Amino acid sequence: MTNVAASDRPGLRADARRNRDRILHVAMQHFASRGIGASLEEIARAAGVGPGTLYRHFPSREALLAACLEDRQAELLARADEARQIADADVALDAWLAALRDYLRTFNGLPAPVLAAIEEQASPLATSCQHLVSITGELLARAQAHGHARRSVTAGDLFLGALGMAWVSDRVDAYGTTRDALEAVFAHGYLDA
Amino acid sequence: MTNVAASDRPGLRADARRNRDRILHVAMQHFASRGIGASLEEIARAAGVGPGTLYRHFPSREALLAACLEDRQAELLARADEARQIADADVALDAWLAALRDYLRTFNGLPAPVLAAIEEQASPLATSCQHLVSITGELLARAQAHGHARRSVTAGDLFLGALGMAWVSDRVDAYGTTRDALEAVFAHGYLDA
DNA sequence: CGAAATATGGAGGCTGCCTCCATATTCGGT
DNA sequence: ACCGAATATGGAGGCAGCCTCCATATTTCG
Repeated sequence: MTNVAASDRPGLRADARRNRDRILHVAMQHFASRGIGASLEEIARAAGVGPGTLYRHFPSREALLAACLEDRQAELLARADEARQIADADVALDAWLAALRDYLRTFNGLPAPVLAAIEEQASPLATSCQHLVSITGELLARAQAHGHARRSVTAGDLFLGALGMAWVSDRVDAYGTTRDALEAVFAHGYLDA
Repeated sequence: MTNVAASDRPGLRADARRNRDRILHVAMQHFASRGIGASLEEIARAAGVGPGTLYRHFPSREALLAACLEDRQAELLARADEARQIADADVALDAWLAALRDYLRTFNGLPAPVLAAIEEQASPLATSCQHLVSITGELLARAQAHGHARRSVTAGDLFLGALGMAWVSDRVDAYGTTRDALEAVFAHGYLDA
């Protein structure tokens, strides 16, 4: 994978680069273990850095989050390309949605900022988010033209649906079901044709 | 509607009842306008009451929320009964899901605590939440037996799906779609039969 | 009316967010 | 190898929200 550790970052002083990397490294751990709500102060502390330093490098939680997700996003885009290679349009769409789900599961609670991102163009997640919607639209269009996707469905519907399912999917056990079952419902509906 | 203002509350001193009502009243306004994350301190202040008093009456945000939702829950249960009266099992299920959606839209962000409720049996929302799942199961079973609901779907699937759609539905506009379209996708899937 | 029971509110401890700036570190030119 | 300019640091401090505790106030009832 690409080197998220931005060790290759020009125009940054050596100490700055070092600190940035340490923050990023610690942040990934914390986001992974405590979800996207992890305390930024605690991350700074664990990285052996003052809060000011953290905020200098990453002005907002979203910025830090986006940086932490860079690798995963690259991976996701790679899987988008793989999906594009698949001949069967339906299978391709499925592959993409599966990739999207995996991505959204990177950190607990990730669906929320992604959902919010599109509204605020300021967010560092926003452009990537728009990109994800457009990929969804692309593969959906193909599945509508050459596969079995419904014509009435839009990219927004599909993306939002995927977000909703991802958001909910942490609790599938408590509700006596499984991720797969839930996804199947979303794919085929709860009603017969 | 039933009197959520618990003015009829035995064993409470007159001033206590008065304060409880004021808190509840203000809380409903604040939750409605700012979502379920509204500041409890601010609610207390607006109710002309100290924070301690608020916490004495409602030990947690969830407790306050649950109290604020009492009326809406009664309404929801009434609509469940209406749904049960409907002869067509599919239509009945639809009516119930529509009622559920309306309920979940009472306050911005309500889906989150409802989703969480089932895990923590301590939550004041938990029992009501279980009840909602069981109603969903009941109407789903009927639609499976006498209507066109898929046999493979479970009550948990349906409830979680509804939660996910409700959670996401605030942003439908930003994603260039509509609540109805999204719900249709959930009902029928994005794939053709 | 007064004592016992009950309720109050606000001070205060805690955590998290974020900003600012005196001080420390690095860098590039000599 | 050194020094001044440019850059980065960290931690103090201001703010807001959560929640608890208890000296004081209000109500109730005999």
